[in-house]
Amino acid sequence: MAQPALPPTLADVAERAGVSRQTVSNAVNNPDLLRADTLSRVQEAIAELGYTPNRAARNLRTRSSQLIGLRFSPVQEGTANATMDRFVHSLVETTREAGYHVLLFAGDAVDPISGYQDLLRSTAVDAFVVTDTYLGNPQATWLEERRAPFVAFGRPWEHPETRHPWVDVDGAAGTELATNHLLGRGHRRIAWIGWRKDSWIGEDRRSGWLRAMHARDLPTTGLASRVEDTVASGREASSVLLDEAQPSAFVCASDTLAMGVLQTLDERGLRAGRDVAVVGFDDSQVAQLVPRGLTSVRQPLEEVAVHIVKALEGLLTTPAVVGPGVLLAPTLALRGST
Amino acid sequence: MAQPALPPTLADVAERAGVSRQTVSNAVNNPDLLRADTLSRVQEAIAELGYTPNRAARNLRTRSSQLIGLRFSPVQEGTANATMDRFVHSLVETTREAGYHVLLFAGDAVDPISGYQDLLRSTAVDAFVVTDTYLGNPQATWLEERRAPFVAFGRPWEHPETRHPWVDVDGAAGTELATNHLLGRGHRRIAWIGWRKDSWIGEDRRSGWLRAMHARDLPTTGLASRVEDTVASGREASSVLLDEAQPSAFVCASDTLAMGVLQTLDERGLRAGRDVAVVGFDDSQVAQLVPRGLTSVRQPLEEVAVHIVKALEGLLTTPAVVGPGVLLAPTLALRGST
DNA sequence: TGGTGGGCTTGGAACGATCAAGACGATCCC
DNA sequence: GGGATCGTCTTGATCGTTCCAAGCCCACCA
Repeated sequence: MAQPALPPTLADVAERAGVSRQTVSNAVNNPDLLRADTLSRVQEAIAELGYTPNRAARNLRTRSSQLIGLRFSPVQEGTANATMDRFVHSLVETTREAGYHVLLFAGDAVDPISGYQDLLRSTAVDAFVVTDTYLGNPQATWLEERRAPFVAFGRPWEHPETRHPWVDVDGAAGTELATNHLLGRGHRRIAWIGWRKDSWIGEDRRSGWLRAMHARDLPTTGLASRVEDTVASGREASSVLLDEAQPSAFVCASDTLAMGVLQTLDERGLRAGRDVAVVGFDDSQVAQLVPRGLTSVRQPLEEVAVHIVKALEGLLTTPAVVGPGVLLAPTLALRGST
Repeated sequence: MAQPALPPTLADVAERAGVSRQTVSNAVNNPDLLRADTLSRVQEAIAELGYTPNRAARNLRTRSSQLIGLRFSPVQEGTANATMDRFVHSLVETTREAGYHVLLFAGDAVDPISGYQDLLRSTAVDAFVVTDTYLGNPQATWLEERRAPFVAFGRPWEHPETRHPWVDVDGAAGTELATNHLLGRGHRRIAWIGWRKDSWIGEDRRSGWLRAMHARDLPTTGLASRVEDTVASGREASSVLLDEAQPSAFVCASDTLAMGVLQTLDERGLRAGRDVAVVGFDDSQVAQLVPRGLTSVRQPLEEVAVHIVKALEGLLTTPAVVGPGVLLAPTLALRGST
């Protein structure tokens, strides 16, 4: 049985075009260096043979792989957290335009470093995108110590003095936007359901609600609840708040929590939007598809990807260029729940 | 400024352990060939230096990259189609156990082949996983002609004679399961909302509903609707069916369509589960989180990934081993809508 | 003692690309 | 006219690994 023919190499093209290997290499990487007629002759040979540079050989020689590593953590069933997935789609698209591909690797839950370490030492990727920078996770620090090139999606909350590039979305601005939207609709008693206090992101989002309320001198005591990020928690918290503080609207730290609120309303025969307003966070598919829709803060993930790739390109030039952190403003997707 | 030190090479380890390069290589790849004391001495040196084989060099020599290519198509906003994402998570996890990584690449919408072609010719990936095998897409045929190793998630509907490995989920069995579930709950007039006739997957899923209904000699005429896969279409179709055929339950080809049904019920003041039963397909986050929940057919994507990786491993041994296609049975996730 | 065989180790070549340096002719300028 | 300069192309070396064939060493046996 015929083996699939080996792909053509630089030398094959060179022979066909009657030039040297290096000239073919230049035709591919530095066309400007060649005389026009030589270039076209080489390009013709390339086309005829269907030549594409062998990645492994190029990687070996240039010590770069054109790959960006991204740790892909397992989905959490029962939540609306699809930020990761939407982000990955944007990232793949953006890296393509920059000539990179995305390498996914699974994180060992116990030792999240190991995946990074292997890829780094085997020079399998040029850089990483680190997404889960919340709550003192060690990746960023670890990578920084090893001078590994990486860009974080998320601020260095705990170590603001660090010098690695990052891109993040202004959560506080998002919840402030949401709260102001509700204020504009006449709501005054607006409750907050967020995450436990040890979450930097949660506290950031909470601060936006606080800021908007305080700007109007509206009371907030008794109107806030901090729970885990599950639908059940959102349901319970909203139930308690409705009984004890009679809010007319809820701003939530996530769509998951907001779905819990919708569940409470459903149980009590209240209509979201008409009787009580609800705003979620992340603009998940759930927010988009639930009957009458859930108004939600939407992160500009496409934009995040663009800035991350820009930062990556800076990192990978020599000498490396490290810009300041980038903070992007989210938008509000309006739907039937407000 | 100190440059990051170059990672240690085989030669460094060899020198340190007082053996030759080849012996170190064997220690890594064929430990059985070494005498116990030599092996442990080499392993010690590897540990001390923190050596990891350079992937590019290994790839160049062995003509393999330990990478699996997967085309990652953009999300469709406004639908509940998250199958792809759940599948990717499973695939990353499973490939890791087999020593592979997943390379994501963006498809050119106009020319879906181009992405495959570049990666294939540059020997950047060892094999592909092809996911969108519906409706006569050319990838599978194209790859097969070029003898590119790949495994398809999805049956070769149009060319059942093809010999490439595939893994799929039995959609008909899923809708049959859903319909029988409804029959067991006493429903007799069960409607179908599916996709247009040119979708093989859609017709397959429809056939499961038909089969279950015919097995009980129940009528199906007037109870089926074929529309586009959008919430609005599901809403309209269910509205028309309710008026004209008075079904007590709906089986849908997707969660997206099912959400349309829920919307119709919401508008008419009907309660899903109590007044009219609804079953979706894909067990998306939306199905899990919508108030009272949406019963939905769940694809065993973890299992799909396992079989795909198994097939890949067969393909990548020499000589290649091609097993028969694998058809997996879905399950039913029961929730408040039935 | 010397030949034989098997287990373990060795150095050289190869994978296919890029880097560094040099060759060659034509051009320019004094 | 001679030397420097430029544009263009070529040659040899190199990246770090694995493959290959040969070499070493020691035990075994005649």
